[in-house]
Amino acid sequence: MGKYSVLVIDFETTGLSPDNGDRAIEIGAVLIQNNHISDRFQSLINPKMRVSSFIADYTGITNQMLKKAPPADEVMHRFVDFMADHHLVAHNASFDKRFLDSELKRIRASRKQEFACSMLISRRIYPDAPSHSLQSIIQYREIQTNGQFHRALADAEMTALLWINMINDLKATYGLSSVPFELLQKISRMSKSLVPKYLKRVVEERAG
DNA sequence: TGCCAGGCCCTCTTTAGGGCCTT
Repeated sequence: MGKYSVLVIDFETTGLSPDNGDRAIEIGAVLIQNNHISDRFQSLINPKMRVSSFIADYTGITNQMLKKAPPADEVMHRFVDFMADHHLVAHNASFDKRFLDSELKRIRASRKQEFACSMLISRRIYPDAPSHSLQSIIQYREIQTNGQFHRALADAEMTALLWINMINDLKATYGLSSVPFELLQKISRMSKSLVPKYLKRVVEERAG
């Protein structure tokens, strides 16, 4: 695994909580290598339960579409191979982490690598943005979209472009030559006011 | 029938409450 490979993932689900019985209905993932998108994964997932009209309206994914979709165990086994040991990223990662771990547990698999959250990072490096929802922050940074949101691959792709954009902005603002996953993960756990000082110190330490 | 998430973050804070995010 390269130091700079990151897998951005996104789930569409039947609801907000796997602990309350909610299931994944679509998974999308985009691989970033050397700061560019290099591979993609997408599949609908048959949750073996009906989705509410709210979810059908929100995602555009209907019960009819899901009836023909492959079951979760089949999709998740394929995804485990794709996921390999890449670092993981998601927008509001605590949500996707819960569903990933829940679906992995059902196939007796587990995740070894860590997550970073693009929303927590964007709150720190774009503190003046009016909102840090994925759609808002994409518009705020004027990132090109195809207009599709709330589908797994489209949202994973938008999150990947946001991730690349944040790295490029940090390089431009602080003169950093590289911005590895671990640095962004550390920023995401840091108090907002400490981030600029910390990044300046990183630049100084790298200069030796 | 009745239940209905969870983590982060700010503030009128820590003996708490509520908005933001994700579907």
